Amino acid sequence: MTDTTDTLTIREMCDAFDVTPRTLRFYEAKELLFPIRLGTRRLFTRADRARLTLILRGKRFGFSLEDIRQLLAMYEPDGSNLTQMQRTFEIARDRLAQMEAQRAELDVAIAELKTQLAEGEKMIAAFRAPAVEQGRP
Amino acid sequence: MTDTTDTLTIREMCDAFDVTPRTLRFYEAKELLFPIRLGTRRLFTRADRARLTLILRGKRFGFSLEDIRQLLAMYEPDGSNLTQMQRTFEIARDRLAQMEAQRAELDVAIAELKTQLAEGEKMIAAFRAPAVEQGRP
DNA sequence: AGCGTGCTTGACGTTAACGTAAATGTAACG
DNA sequence: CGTTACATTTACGTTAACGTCAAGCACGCT
Repeated sequence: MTDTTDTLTIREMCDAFDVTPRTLRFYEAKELLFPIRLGTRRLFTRADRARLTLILRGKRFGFSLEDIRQLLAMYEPDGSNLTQMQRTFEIARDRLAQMEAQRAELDVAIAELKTQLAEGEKMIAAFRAPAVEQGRP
Repeated sequence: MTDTTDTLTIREMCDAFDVTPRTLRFYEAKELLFPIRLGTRRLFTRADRARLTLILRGKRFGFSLEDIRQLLAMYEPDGSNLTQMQRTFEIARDRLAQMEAQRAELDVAIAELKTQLAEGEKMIAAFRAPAVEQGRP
């Protein structure tokens, strides 16, 4: 039977999540992960895998590791602390607002850049055309 | 008559563009600006103002200072070098592609985060409700 | 001369999220 | 027991775009 120890070595964990060992140790140092130790080696439990999933998702959302650490910390107490969960949502909503603002800025920048490019194309076309006033032999 | 020297001191330049002296010196060190010197002091010419305008615009577009330096450098030769201008547009188009990709990712992240929030609200509502199975006295 | 103000040049500090290298350990294989 | 193959800790390096002193000119005014 396949070794269903339910814990992964650092290498297995890295392969499973496509991160480097340095990253996992870093996350542990930052108190984002808490692998158990077998002697000196780390063993990542199911809980660690769940946390890492959340961490990577948080990163995609653009949260900083420190934000993520705080959010994860709030899920631990007992899972039913209303005010803490609401705080969690506050943070998430703030982040959402930031992201939407960022999107708005990005839209503006994209639009501007597009018009700049369009104007530029005209200039190039003008330069490339053998100068209207010269044609007509 | 107002002193129409047409050159600005570093302070005037800072006030005009809302940047710090450090920033202007930094840009000069990075060869993005080339103020003339009156003794030891810097004097920013009209050309510097034009360049700074472009620099700040570039930053809004998300270009790095190094990108901007290269772009600015290409405008200098004589202003009619076709291949260099095309290179400029290449860079701009690449950046545009990056920005649109970023926007797409942001859209996904926003959508995800929104659903997470929505689900979370449900959970909170569930917790807040005095447990359905308990009612009905 | 002395003072205040503004400008100058270094040069080190900052932040985030790891990368990278060095020295050491240890577990298993043959 | 020696080698191979990972693991571990420690600690300095990296990148971008400035911030933040520190020490010292340079000018005009009094």
